[in-house]
Amino acid sequence: MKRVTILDIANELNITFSTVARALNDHPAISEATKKAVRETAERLNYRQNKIASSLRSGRTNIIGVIVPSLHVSFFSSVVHGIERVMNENGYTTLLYQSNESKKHEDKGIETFLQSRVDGIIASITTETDDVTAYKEITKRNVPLIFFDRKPEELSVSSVTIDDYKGGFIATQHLIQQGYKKILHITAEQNISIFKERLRGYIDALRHYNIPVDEDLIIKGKFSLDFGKTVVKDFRERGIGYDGVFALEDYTAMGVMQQLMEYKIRVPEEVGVIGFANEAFGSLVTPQLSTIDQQTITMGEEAAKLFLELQKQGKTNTETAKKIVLEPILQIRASSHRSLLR
Amino acid sequence: MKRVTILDIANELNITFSTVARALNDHPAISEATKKAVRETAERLNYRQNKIASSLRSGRTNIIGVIVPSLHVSFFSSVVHGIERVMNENGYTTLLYQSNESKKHEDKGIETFLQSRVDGIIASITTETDDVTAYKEITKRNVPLIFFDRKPEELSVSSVTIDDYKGGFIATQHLIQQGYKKILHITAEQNISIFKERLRGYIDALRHYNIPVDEDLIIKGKFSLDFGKTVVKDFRERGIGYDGVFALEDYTAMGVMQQLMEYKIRVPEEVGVIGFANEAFGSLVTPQLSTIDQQTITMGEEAAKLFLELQKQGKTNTETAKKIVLEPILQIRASSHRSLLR
DNA sequence: CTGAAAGCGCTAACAC
DNA sequence: GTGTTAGCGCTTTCAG
Repeated sequence: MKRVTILDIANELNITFSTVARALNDHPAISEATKKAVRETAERLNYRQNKIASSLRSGRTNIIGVIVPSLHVSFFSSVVHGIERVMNENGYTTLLYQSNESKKHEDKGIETFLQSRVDGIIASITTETDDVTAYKEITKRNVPLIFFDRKPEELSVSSVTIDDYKGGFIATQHLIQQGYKKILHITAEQNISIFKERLRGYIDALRHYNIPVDEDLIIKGKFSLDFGKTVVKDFRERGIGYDGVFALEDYTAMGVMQQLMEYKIRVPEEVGVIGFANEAFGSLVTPQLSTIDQQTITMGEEAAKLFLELQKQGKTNTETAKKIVLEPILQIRASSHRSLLR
Repeated sequence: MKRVTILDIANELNITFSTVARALNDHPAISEATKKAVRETAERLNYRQNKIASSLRSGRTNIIGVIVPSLHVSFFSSVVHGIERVMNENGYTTLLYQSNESKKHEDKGIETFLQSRVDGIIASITTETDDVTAYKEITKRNVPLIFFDRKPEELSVSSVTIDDYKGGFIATQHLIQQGYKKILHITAEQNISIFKERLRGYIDALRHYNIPVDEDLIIKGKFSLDFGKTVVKDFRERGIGYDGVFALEDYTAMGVMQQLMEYKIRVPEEVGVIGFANEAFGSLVTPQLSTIDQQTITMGEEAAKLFLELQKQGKTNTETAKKIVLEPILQIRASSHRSLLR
């Protein structure tokens, strides 16, 4: 089956292919009559524009690349939803790449996007990302780059995050207000700013309520459901007591809950647990998991809008790094809701 | 910053750009010395191949488009993982499109992929997909098309599914063997073959164990967590008893469990529940949800391999629709495991 | 309002 | 082993 091009349409109508091109692109200098005729024959011949050719010539692909650690994590797939919504409305296609928390894959994703000449890249870095040369390459080529949630500290580009400090603060404050006195915080071993901010919020909340900060209650590790379990096991073995846990993200918090239940320790009666990110499973488990909502859809939409702005101004982000900070929302559920039980 | 092309490299080295092109593509007729020199200057000049130009000329994009209802559903994101694994290994990039269970979006996804001249499309249809003209357009253009899981009945193209009939059979059989006598089945109102197969498996399992098939126990609806809840509410209102529920997929099963718990009906003691698809949350909830595993990773890998096969043979799928059917795996968890309690 | 012509950056047949 | 040449199907000046 021969591919039909604008030349075929032109021949049908005895006009030139450039007129056809203009008609299809709704160029103002083409008469309605011609446009109509062109559109009709295009339809009849089952014409489909060749985006490749169009992109080669125009230099724009109308594709935006999004790099996320994993789409399994509902936080990321929700943000992607937000991005897609705005992008679709504005005639862009969104290309997704999963780095699987591997720097090697992340680099490959960036490389692929650069070669595919995407019009912009929106990313959230992996936990492995220690140097940012690959990302610098993006800005060097004047390709708009926007980070959301996890961003590297060294790079001055536009980003959308929530106020992670405040998130850490209100999560800890909530536990304190529920009467929990000795609160663990599980954080990441990596140097990712958002996790450090959550930790800072935790510390300041304790201080604010005159609770001594105990370094032994701050656990660093490779966060995951299993790590949450490990922490609970370790503390039992070492015979250290506690009555509250604030984990840097929900899967770790879930691991904590599971291991506590394994030990027949009641949540929230004996130990209160709160996570971070408002993962989809949190409202399905028993007890339901308290968490901090990150306004995922808004986050994605704002990231997309940030890109559109840069695009419109024809600016690259290096000049005007705009940082949008959203409000964290405390999502109180059963796992930390002791007061209701009394 | 000027983009560097193969011409720039050629000028640096005083050779022609076609030699450069061949060197970069590792063409056998180029001397190692030249290749080395080319690669080095390419590196030095920070050259990146323009895939757009390459695709326009060669007619291949090395991109495969994947259309799924939603990446929030871990079944789909797992299959995508499998697809990506095989595709990455074979030098393909995977483009993802979410239809959000909307035929309109699905059509737009197909259109976008066609215009982008992807080398193939792997899809799972929406619950709304009633006619398949859009998909027919794909095969008409000789673009390889492969379905996984949800496929339309009318179209004869390659596909990967599990044996849904058997899945329905063993799920029901399991409930029967656990001693449940009056088993509901929640199925879809839409005409999607895999769901009809699961229903057929349910019916045959009952017959096999000489349990009368009661039409009133087969509920059709728009499956979702909420629909699961609704079903439980309805049965209570109508005062109809039952002691087992087999839902067509896990979210619906979860809704059933939640509403049962709301009514203080114990699972699995009083009512046994089993879902389908082995969603990620199933092992996190209490009680853990029994389900049928669909070998998601394998399913994705097989779909990808099917594409590679078609590609290699230069065939379109219409001639040789190859249907791969995987084995469903019964995943027994607490929600249906009554025998352990005795 | 429409046509003519150039060229985006590469691949691939054909030379030598 | 390397050079020459002709496009892929569009967009986009420049003419008229």
